[in-house]
Amino acid sequence: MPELPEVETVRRGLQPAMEGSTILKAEARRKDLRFPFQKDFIARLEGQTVTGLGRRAKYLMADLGSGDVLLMHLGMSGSFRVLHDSAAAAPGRFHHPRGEERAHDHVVFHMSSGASVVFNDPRRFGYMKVIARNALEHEPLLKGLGPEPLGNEFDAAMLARACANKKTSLKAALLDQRVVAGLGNIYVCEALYRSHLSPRRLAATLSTKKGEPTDHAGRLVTSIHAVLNQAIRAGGSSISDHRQTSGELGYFQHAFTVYDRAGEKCQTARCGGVVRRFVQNGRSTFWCAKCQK
DNA sequence: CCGCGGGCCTGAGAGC
DNA sequence: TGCTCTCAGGCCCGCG
Repeated sequence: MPELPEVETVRRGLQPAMEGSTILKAEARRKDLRFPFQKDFIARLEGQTVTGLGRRAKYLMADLGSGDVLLMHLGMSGSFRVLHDSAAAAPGRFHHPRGEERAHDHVVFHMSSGASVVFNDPRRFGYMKVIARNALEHEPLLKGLGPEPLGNEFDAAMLARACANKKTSLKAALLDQRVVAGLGNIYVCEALYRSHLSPRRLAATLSTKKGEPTDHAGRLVTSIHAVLNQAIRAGGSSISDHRQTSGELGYFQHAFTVYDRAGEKCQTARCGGVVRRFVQNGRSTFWCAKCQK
């Protein structure tokens, strides 16, 4: 579910509740999510102050005073809720805020700020892992991640270079986190549409001729920047699971041009095409065959 | 090494 | 109402 804009929305929502605050108590309500929790998972969290909350690709990373980093991934259906309950901060008492527990509330952090941070994940494709900050570069989950699409290193030249030796479609290349890290099915479809590039095009045919109409890579980078920034401003896309940490829905789904819009008219002026769906590498691709080449 | 398909889970929605 | 089938913002793993 959550792609970069959703994860960034969650990060911004968690920041005031977690940054500068101490984890008084951590609860893991089952023994595993996607993977079993580490044996010392709880022990390495409790009593630690969160000194910063960052994001790398689709990972949230909480820096702890101990020198550890809490790595969190939302999988397909993960979400965080921040609940404020004065009773939660009362010494020795950590009853569930607002009384009601929802199904699939798997992890709870009781923060010294008085907030409870609750991780909910019906499908349990998400996971959490504590690793030492000085071992981050060796972490298998992060190793091999490509550049941040909103970072300075990500530009047309580097995208074209990363695609040059690929033997796959442009759609598959953009979903490959080694090429660029943070895009998922929705934003790849949307970015390809905006740049009028076919998802079927061979990735290796991406050219970058600055200032010319055939600057495919330049157009793509511009489209990726635009769609991600707009989606972040909208609080992400809520299709079924994604929520802002307040529980409020994101609303970028209303701005989709092709994703989940099969059968609808293409929105490009004077195109007259129709949005189609087909399956590519096991994932739905939505596009307009008339204006995406 | 690379690319692909299967599998991990639960729940929503369609069709019967 | 209920059953069966398909599909879903991701990504690890094993295979060829």
